Amino acid sequence: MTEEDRLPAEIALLWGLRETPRRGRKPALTVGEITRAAIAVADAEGLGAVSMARVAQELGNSTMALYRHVDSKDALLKLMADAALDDPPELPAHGDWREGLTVWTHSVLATLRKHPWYARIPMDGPPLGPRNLAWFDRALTALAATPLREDEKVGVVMGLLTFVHGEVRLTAELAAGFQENPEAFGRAYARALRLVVDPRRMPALGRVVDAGVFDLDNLLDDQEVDADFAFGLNLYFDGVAAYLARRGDPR
Amino acid sequence: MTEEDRLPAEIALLWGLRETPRRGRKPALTVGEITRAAIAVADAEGLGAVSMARVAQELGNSTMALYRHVDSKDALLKLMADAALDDPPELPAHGDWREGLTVWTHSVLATLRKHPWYARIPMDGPPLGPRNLAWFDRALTALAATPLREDEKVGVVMGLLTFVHGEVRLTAELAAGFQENPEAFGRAYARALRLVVDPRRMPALGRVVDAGVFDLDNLLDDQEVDADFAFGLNLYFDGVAAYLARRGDPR
DNA sequence: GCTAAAAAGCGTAGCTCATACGCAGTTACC
DNA sequence: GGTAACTGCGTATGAGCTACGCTTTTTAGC
Repeated sequence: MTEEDRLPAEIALLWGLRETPRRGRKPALTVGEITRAAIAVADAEGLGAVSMARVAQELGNSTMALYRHVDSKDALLKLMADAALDDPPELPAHGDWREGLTVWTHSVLATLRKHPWYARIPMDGPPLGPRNLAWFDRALTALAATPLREDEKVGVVMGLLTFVHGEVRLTAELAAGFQENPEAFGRAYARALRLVVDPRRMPALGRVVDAGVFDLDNLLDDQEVDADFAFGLNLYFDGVAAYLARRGDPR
Repeated sequence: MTEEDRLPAEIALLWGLRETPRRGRKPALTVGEITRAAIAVADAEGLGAVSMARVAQELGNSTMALYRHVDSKDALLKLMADAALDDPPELPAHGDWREGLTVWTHSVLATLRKHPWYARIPMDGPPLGPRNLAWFDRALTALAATPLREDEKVGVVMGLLTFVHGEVRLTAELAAGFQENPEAFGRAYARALRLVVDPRRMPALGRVVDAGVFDLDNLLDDQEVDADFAFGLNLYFDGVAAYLARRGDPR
């Protein structure tokens, strides 16, 4: 009858479209609660701490009770990957595409930074969850006034997403590594490089080391990381701008 | 005496610098063999199939024997992440930075495509393995003739790496998803989107769907993926070029 | 050669996980 | 009241990592 017939069960779950049971014991748990609890555990202790047992404990239920609402742990992870997103940001009313995408990108970054485990969830299909699609739509909106073809817009957004996801994954993992072994990120790194890098074999790297690029107390300094990201992001946007200019209509 | 005193045990292992034992039973296994066997398993059956038991079996040894050579599974993964790399490519002799980085990037991509599990290995510190540093050096070499500051070169290379890693991780995961559920990548995706996307709520996405961007038999078509990557990569390079031009010396 | 130290190989066992299965308790409809 | 549908949960299985300690092998030093 409704749309759910045509959609895989998993996606129906994402959209909250499964039919509500009319008989039987009332559920003490909902998919939403389970998902939220799992997200809370992941936020607090990392994705590694998310086990079915742990989530059930958080909810005061038994492990197996969860399986009545969620097919498997993988399915739970997918639900988390949609539920962890907030609503996408409003774009500046009269801004150009660059302004819009800048706002958008920093919102993505901020959201994912709140959930550092996000980028570790395997993405085994194109996006279908409501939040994911809403974000996708918003990015495309930023490019709407642009003379790009529709598939080019998709390409630009996908490239951007790839970049942001890569960035988040990298910094999240490095931050985790930093927590358990801070020395590796300080001057100890520069020292180790000086021991190990033979300037004859790796002259370019040798010059960088000599220039003192790595002689910081903490390579993961927040400002440093943000600045690096902004640098890369601007390169990408400049590239889009150049492409638009080449296309003849640099709006 | 030697350098190994100053380096963490793990890194010494990477560089093959641990002292060879003079007494005792001769090792039937070497770290290299273990690492290679683990890589072979990961290449053939994915990172999920790499367990200490599986690798030991591959080598005709018992599970626990591996622990004499490798501290933990995590340590083994780190060894794999260096050993899986080939030597970096020769750069075109008289090419400019863009040519050099293009060759470099496609080599990275080709290498990582041979080991799709690569991007799933957690990176918990800055690169220190010999191969990783060699690749790093090679990318910096491509930028050597450029007027960029040393830290800017590092920024450009890191941004590029982030992008490539993100790309490889995404396509590897999607390819895995495709294998177990091919329908989700064909026209079924466009169909599901049409059911779920309300054009009033997501107009930009609606236009993309209407334009037929997703009406392909396989969104993961190799040529399509490569073309998308090349598109994003060129955007990034254009950005670097624009930055150089702004700096006044567009070599 | 002999002995003892050093090092490798391995069996056992403990722990955590995901999850299949089946039963018991609960509720809405007939 | 009966029954079908549905939830919650206990048990059990199998896989995985790895601490620990015993056995086996090899070599340095006498």
